Amino acid sequence: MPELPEVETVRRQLIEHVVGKTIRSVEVFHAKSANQDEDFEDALIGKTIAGIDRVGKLLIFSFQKQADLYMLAHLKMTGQFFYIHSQGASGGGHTYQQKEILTLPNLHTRIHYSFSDDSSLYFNDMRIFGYNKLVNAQALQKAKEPFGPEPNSPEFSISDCSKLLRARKGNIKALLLNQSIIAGLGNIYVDETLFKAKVLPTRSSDTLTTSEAKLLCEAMSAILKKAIEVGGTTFQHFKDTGGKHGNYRDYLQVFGRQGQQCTLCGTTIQKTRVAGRGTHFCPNCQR
DNA sequence: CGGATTGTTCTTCC
DNA sequence: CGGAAGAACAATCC
Repeated sequence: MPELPEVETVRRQLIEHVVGKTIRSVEVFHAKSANQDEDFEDALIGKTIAGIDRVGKLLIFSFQKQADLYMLAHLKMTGQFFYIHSQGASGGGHTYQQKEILTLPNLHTRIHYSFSDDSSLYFNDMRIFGYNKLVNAQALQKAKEPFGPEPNSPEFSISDCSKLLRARKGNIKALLLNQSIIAGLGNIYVDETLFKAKVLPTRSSDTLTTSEAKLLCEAMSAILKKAIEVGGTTFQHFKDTGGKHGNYRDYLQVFGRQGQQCTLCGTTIQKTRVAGRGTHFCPNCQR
């Protein structure tokens, strides 16, 4: 369940490992994970990765001297990128302790990218909802269009965020999950944000006071920032490009804590269903 | 075996 | 059109 902090963690590691590298070969093990049409491999061979951007939970690869070629990568629920240094390399550089437990490619490997320096990038995706998809500049623009502003982006102030929330109807949880309103939150961080702001997930957003809405926006910014700092949250599937889990799970206040005591007031954390999703909250702290 | 899990999109209905 | 609710996608866990 990668959300903004997990995707950002992966993006930063990919930049470190694969930007500037030239693709020597591509193997697609599962047709649904890449473009449906044939020439995915051909289009990528010989290309050098120029940069990796992110919009919400969507990763965007660009290539040197290719103004009309981009690769969109969405992890959806179980997508993972794993990077493996060249086999023969020894000496300098840190070794990955996970190397022993990570055998690649494996059952869930959908795509293997091999670089000219003998290193490899693997796209694993157990449930095959995610994808690596080549698009042209026009399709890239179209793919970016539906996304709303991102928390913590300089041009999205707390007061703009607050106004945006209060202008809408419907329960606040559904609103925060909607990527076209604000981009990046998923089920985990929505529940954590609502707890921190002391707002019930079922509250209709037009009933939020200005101070509640501002508190909500500040809470989401702080939580996302902290989560990026500690490498994201691993609840079930998330792993970074070295196979390591994220450490924000140690900070979770409500997600997955149903039946346990609220860290603030001791009330039992409840789990219900809101906006079609498992929803965790403290019935005492959140109003 | 049934049900729950989740990010996103799509459909249906009001 | 906005919003709610459910389905679909896929595989795995309990």
